[in-house]
Amino acid sequence: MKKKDSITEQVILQTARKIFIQKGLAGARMQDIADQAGYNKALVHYYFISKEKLFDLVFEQEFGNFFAHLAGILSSDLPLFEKIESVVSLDIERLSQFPGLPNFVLNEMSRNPEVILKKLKKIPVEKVLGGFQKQINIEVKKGTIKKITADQLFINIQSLCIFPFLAKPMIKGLMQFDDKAYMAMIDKRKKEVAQFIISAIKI
Amino acid sequence: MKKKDSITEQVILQTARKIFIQKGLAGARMQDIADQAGYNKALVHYYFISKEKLFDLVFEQEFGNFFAHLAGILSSDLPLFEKIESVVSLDIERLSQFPGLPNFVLNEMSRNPEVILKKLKKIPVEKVLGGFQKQINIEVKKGTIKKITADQLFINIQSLCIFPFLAKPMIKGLMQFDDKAYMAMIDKRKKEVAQFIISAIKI
DNA sequence: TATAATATTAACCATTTGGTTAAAATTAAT
DNA sequence: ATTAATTTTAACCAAATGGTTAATATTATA
Repeated sequence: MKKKDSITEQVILQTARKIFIQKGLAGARMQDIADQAGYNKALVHYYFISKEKLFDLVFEQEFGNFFAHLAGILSSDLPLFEKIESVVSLDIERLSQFPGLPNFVLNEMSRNPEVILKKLKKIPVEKVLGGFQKQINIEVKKGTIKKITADQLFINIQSLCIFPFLAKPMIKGLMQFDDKAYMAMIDKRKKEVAQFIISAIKI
Repeated sequence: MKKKDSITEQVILQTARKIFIQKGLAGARMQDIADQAGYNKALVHYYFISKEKLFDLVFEQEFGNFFAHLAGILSSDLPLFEKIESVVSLDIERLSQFPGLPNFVLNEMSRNPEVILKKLKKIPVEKVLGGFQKQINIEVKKGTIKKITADQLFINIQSLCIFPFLAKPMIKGLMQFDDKAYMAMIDKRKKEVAQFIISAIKI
């Protein structure tokens, strides 16, 4: 027998990952995955059975990754403002590396909401957001920030971080940015967005 | 001959609009469009020739609509803060009516960026954003707001307005909102987002 | 080396899907 | 009413696509 953790399997999976993120579930072709991986289409089925199964695997990995990262920072014991800076900066940096990821996740999420509900139950979202809410409440009581719910603040942070990646082609078109100008804009945001948020809630 | 503005044509177009927005280009089926419109598939081709052509038509309409609206407010002579309130409130209200629209536009935009460039050249984006920048500069000089580019402010506004709609299934899942709770959250944002932005830039 | 398990391929199949065609139905014009 | 144009349909086609199968190649093990 060959090694159990077939490198072929990994090559196929990573290729599938790339193509699914690029084209979504409906747009991806098993043939393309096989071709670009450098193997036969039957082999893709041999390892992953069906397109759906393969897709689910990719999705789960990407999705899990995305949140493990966030939860880590939100659950840390950093002071609020530093936490915001940290989330924003790491978020944008991570998204710079995988610009197609938000589109992929959100897109397939609106296509298949049930799947997410399952995945989400594996993650202690309530605890994470609950802890974040407590930290906010303390700051509100101290009078350092305005009253705001953790939910709304969290949504605001993610909006400001993620949206510019989702809207990349839109923004490039609207503002006549080339790739360099776009990246420069994103880079600026690593600092400015955190300040923007902090200014918004600071008293 | 029948009337030139066939009602059938409109029924098919609106059905196509619904399905394309729901499922995207690759996910939509001509058969479904025909069925749900209540006609034969051949008739869809009779009026709109091909799937691509039909899609382009839908896309152009939705896209044009989206921006005509924005440009109107941005070009108005409202004071800056009122303008922000106005954009946010009307934006969120409009998106509440067509929740699938941002996903549709952004999604197909990342799939086919060239098309957008054409569409965008019909809209005087530079003028609109240029005028907005001037207004901002005046306020900056007056010392009423912090220094910020029109680009970044515009992106921030759109991020905060649009993202919660793009991420609806994600948010519902993460925060365990039912539809009612989700809508309540959105409703809150109509007021809070504008205040959030104004607080962020106000000195 | 012989054997059994695994990995890989080429060829094939059934279904789906966008698109076509030719005929039938409907409507407007003479 | 007859004709001509337009609208609508049923049946069909070719290409694409997800998936299967059976044979071949490779590798580990006894």
